[in-house]
Amino acid sequence: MDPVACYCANARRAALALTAAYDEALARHGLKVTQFSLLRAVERHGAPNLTALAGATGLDRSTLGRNLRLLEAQRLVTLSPGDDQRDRVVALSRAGRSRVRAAARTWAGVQEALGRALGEDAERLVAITRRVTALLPVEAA
Amino acid sequence: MDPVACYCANARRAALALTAAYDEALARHGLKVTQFSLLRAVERHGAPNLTALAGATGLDRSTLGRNLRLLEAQRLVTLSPGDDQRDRVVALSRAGRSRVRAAARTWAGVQEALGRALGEDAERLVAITRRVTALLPVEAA
DNA sequence: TGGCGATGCGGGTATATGCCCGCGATGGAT
DNA sequence: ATCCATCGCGGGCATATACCCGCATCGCCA
Repeated sequence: MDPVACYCANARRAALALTAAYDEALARHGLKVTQFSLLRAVERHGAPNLTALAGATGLDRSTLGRNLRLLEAQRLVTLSPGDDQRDRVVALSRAGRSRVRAAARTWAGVQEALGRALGEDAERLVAITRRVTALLPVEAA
Repeated sequence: MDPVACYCANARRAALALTAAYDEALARHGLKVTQFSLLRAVERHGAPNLTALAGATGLDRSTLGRNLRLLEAQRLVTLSPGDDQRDRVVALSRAGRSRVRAAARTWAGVQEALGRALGEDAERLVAITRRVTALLPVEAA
């Protein structure tokens, strides 16, 4: 049926499909799923600086910086200088927190629907993608 | 451990990690894994036109057009007008075919290493990502 | 056969992503 | 106290991705 079971191509395509689905649902909150995820990451880690947050999210530091500036323009996060003048400390604004709370309800609905549709594969999806993520940076080292 | 088992965020991160790994391996062929996958898709489908290829790959048509123009600049594919003057028919050039053949050996090495590292999860990864991909466009309809 | 809806595509705009380079701030070694 | 290696970051460049709009072409139908 398929001579090309490329792990990467399949993962990319599934990620794009999931992204489109979540994006559509989150659109009424003015957020894309990438932005929602980033806001959640900031909420969880309250990043001391961009490099640390980059490590936590697996994103490139410069990517992170640009994405955060878009959220800053929406007044959802603040980027302030830290004690170390080199750092930029990231934090959710009040508006950011309430936006995340509102969007999280929509997000949970999508999660739930997908979880029902996928059954046991839902947990497997999370387990395997995490395993892949954890495995690969090690390969590079 | 993790209050946020977002299917999308996990899938995106795994896809990025996989992309980085394949990209690094394919770099010596002057290809990114997205380009390699696209060349393979053209080879498989011998696309009648961009819209059909977009449907086959799950990519947006305009994305596909731009990506193909980069490959055209490398003389790896040709974009020629079809009988229907609206169509742009895509085909691999001779250089494209040989580039794909060479890169495919490197690709197979990465596949094999990942398959060994992941064990049974490798097949599950493919099965589940395909299921997700197949499921989601239907949700939208 | 003339016209209009449908189709295929490119380009504009916006976001996401990563690499590399250079600049400025730090901090430890001398 | 000075100086250099290190660290954190922004910006430039390239690619990937998607949406929308407008243009050209087609095909069908009256």
